Amino acid sequence: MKEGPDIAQIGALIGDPARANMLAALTGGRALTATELAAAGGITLQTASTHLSKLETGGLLAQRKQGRHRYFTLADEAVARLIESMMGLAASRGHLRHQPGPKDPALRKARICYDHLAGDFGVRMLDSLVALGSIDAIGDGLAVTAKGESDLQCIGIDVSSLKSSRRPLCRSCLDWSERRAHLAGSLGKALLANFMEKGWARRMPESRSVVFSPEGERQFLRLFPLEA
Amino acid sequence: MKEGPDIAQIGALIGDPARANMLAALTGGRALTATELAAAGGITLQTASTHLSKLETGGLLAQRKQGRHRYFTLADEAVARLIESMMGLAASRGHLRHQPGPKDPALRKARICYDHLAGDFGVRMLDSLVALGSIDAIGDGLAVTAKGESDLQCIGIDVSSLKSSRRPLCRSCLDWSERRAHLAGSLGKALLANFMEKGWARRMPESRSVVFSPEGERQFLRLFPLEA
DNA sequence: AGGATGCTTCGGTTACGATCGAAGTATGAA
DNA sequence: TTCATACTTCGATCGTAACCGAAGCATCCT
Repeated sequence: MKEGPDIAQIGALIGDPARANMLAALTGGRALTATELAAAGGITLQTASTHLSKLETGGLLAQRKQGRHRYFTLADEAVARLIESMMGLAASRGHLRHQPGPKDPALRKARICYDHLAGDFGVRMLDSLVALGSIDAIGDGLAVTAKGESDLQCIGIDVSSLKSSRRPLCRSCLDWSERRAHLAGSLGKALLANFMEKGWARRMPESRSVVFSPEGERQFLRLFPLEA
Repeated sequence: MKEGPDIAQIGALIGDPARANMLAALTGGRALTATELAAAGGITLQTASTHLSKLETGGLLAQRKQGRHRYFTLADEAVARLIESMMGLAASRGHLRHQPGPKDPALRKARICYDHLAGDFGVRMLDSLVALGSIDAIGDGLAVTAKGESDLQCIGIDVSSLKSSRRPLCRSCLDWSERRAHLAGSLGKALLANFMEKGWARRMPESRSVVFSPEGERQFLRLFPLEA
């Protein structure tokens, strides 16, 4: 009966609340130090250290030393996707750590998901790109159309250069707050980076939420209308 | 820092070896009794009973009573996908329960993945359908073409009736042995069912492997050539 | 009715791992 | 060099949950 890979090891790694909180914090995409992750997990530095080494030997985390700091990130996008999909499942089963509170709205509106935009704004952007004919949606799959390629060029994104990377250009990622898909992949990353370069949006420290400037929000809503 | 859904609960449920083995056994798609699952988990019936009730209240399993038996299945396809994607991640990180042994080949060649065909044959079938122009592949997404709809009709599969179901017609599912995609969704299920009806293939008891009859294998290879 | 099978609940044991205090190592700053 | 910061390792405690034996229900068969 012992066939195939052992999912229990990975499950157990994610199954500890402290570790789960650290992983969730890393879904924010930035590299975090052991001390920051200890705070995220609500534990002391010593305990966090042992957790982090377990996560790393388990292949879920990558680290790089920089001076006397040690920065941790999720090992790769596959891990990020797993975490997000578990969040989706957990949300649909009602496993919530807290009731939806007054602090939530900012997070539901726009937040970081590993390296791209999620939340209401993320979902709206993808819907709009599909409605505008910039992206073809077939089943779960997404592909940039010829029209989309030129549209994106106008915004300042060179799709052809993104294509050369090994990472998939488009990916749909299920949103746990909206329960609908938003845009991931290298294009999703490039779009968010583009917004931040232009000063339309910026990340809040210590949180996954992304806030748009009044002007940035106007431009965003103009660029991605709800009904094409 | 406590934002979003709690992945630790789900992780912990999957993180116990006995429970993980039971879940993996259910990836085979058939409904299993508590006694069978106890054997799959390598534990006594009493212990299995408590595990199963935890898995059920956690939303990962569904059960239905039938006489004095209690049949368990994975709660829905989302759970099946999560388990499979964890297997993929575990395989890529080298978390194996055993070295690839002589008993493996049958499993790698053709096996059940929830309700559709996986393994070498599953991957080949999807590749072939794409090469033949029966299925369009865009990114991760799959869609049946007009040509595909008539091709499948010839085999004895009515695509239009499948479309009416709420479940997605095509889905790509990552194979942990091949590390490539095979066909899931209602079409994937229908195709496997079709092969079994025709007597081309049958499931082995107590295992996830699917064996083709000599004639069935000939027909399968003819129907799904490698290079179109 | 009596007996067998499938499963659950209870009680008590046991083992594993999460936790932190304290001490040890590495890197940078003064 | 000396001190401070960032982190790891050691050692010991403690809680939780996995586990099984035994007993209790429920369902089916004869």
